[in-house]
Amino acid sequence: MSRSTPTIGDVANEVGCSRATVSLALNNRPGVSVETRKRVCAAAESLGYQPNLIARKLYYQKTSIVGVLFHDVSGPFMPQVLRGISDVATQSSYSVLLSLSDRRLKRERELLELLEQEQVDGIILCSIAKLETGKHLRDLQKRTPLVLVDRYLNSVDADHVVSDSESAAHEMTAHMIQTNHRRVAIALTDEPISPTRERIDGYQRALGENGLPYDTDLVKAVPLFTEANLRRQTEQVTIALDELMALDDPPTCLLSMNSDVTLATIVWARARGLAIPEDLELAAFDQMPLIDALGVQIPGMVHSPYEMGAEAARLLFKRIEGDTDAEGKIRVPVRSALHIKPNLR
Amino acid sequence: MSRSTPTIGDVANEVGCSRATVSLALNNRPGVSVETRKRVCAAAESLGYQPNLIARKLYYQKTSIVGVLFHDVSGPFMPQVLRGISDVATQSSYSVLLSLSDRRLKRERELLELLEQEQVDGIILCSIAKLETGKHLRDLQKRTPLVLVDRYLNSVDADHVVSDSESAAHEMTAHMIQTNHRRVAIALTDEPISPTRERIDGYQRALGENGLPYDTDLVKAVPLFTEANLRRQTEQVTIALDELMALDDPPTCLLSMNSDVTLATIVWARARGLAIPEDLELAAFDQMPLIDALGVQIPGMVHSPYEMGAEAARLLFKRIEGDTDAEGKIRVPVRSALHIKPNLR
DNA sequence: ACGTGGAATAGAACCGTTTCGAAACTTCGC
DNA sequence: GCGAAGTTTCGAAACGGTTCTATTCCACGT
Repeated sequence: MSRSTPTIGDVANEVGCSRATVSLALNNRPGVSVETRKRVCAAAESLGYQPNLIARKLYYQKTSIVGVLFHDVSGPFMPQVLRGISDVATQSSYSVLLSLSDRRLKRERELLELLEQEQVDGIILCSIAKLETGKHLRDLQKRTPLVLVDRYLNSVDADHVVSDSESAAHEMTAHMIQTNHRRVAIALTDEPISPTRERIDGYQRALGENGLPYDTDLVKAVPLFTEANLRRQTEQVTIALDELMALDDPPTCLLSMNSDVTLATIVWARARGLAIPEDLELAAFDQMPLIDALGVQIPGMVHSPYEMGAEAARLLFKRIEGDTDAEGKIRVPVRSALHIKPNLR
Repeated sequence: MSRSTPTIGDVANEVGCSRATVSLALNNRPGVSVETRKRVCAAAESLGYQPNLIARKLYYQKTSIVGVLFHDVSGPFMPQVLRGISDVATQSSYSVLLSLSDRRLKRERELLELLEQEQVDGIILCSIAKLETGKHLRDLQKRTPLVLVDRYLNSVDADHVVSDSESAAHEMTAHMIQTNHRRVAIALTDEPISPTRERIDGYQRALGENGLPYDTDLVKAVPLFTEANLRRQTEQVTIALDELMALDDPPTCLLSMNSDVTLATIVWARARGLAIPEDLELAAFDQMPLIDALGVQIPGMVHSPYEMGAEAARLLFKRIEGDTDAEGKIRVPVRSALHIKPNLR
């Protein structure tokens, strides 16, 4: 007839003492005789007592849970971010409540509200904040410690951990110019998110430093790839690339936004009979580790998603502990892998 | 000096009624006059009241949280499983508490205990249970609804959702034999996990049906790839493949365990100057979607990880709701993509 | 006019834990 | 042998919600 799970009261009955004493004993607090402490521990053991964390959370007004919101965790990047977060959380005795918004704004809002109601101690938003009006985020920030990963908003002064996209774009562009390219095209998301803005900045800076003009014909907006619309999005990349090559003075070099666009470009080049890098040099803002193993490589920059996740978690925990001095705008450096020779066959 | 977050008591004070009435009103329970209900809602709104789910959980002895434990969420497979779980959980108003064990048994145990203490309503274990002695899992199962994904244990009669690996192996082997292969090699994990056992079973069945002998020289154990030891593991695959080809009667065909081994095999074949499929036909137990886009394809079987995650969650929620009749051993069919021609350049 | 029934509200208990203040018991010195 | 000081234990309150039961109040029928 034993109840589902024994409570601290059951242990107290067993030992013949009060619940207060049991609590003190099990938490190694002073003020309990060694004799009693032993009896309590023995009883707890024999009953298979497990503390109910929910009750504890209620009393302490602290859940030791972080809410983590992703659009999705596919691809080479996001799983690493998640691992970074998870590892640091585990080290710091936090649990991770994970939500996937699937890029749907409505769900995103609902999930954020739910996380708040779950009384999470803080929230990490990965690649979110696209359509969040800023106000929404600002309100949330007042109530809960918040760290953005991968993107930030100009309109909200929020903590964030991002790749140093400006430097990355600058380095790639400068490298291309140094290897005698004069017409460097760049493919960017059509969304006005922070990495996109930074990449344009870095690109422009490198052009300016080398006395080259900023030609908007060479800046192409391409869509973000979603599982549902792969075909249409590949199509749009194809169109953009065809337009680039149809220019009077076509580019000799393309900086690709992400691995989806890189793949689409390789496929497109094959279909058009163009050789990479002979006809068009290609470099990527993020390298594709999985492809590496195949021996297929593209020069580009490599990010540190694991570190970004870990840094985000570390920052969040500092904020939760009340540290208001910690630097809240973290830029994780991006490593160059521009020396790599593309190897497509 | 408003307190951090308003409670139901604050709302009650504002309206001038009891906390009981506020609770009834906000939860749309009968027994509250329309007049009062309106006043309560208005007060809750103006105070920015958000219910504290922790308190509710404590009373109901139900958290509406599922614990989900992965080794890791990288690669093409696990993220989809997670999405399936997450989507169904969201639909059913459950939250997901995610833990990553990083393939460390000690951490796995700790995390499981933590999940229990967090009072999760049920647990989904993905690819776990390798070294779990069975007893451990059997105990856990008594206390909490539990669903395994991707693997099961013969020694524990636990609910699980797995790919139909036996059929997959049978279909692949039979297909190879039908296309005139007589020496079909198979690379499998060295761990005695259920998909491995099933694959051997399916492989043997197909051989038997076609009157071919089961030659253990053709069955090669290769290690699971972990991020830390890629080089050594690739090396071991290389050795195993060299051994295969050094046989008096070498195989003309290899069934590859997973995408890591498939990649390693491709790299190995290149290094040895062997053409695929001319010198060695290659087929994979799981296709690599990411590589697809590159135009690099290998015939094989395609799994439904999203469906597996979704099924696991659906099953778990049924169990949580007390449904003991539901079928607990779910085999998700595997689709053939054996007609695909390998395209490696 | 008075009991009756129904609706609206209030009060108290409960969920499992921690902590505060008080009470009980021990030990010691004088 | 008794007060002081220290140790050990206990009861009660708190955390924020829900629900059960009791109470109040009003309208209605007889």
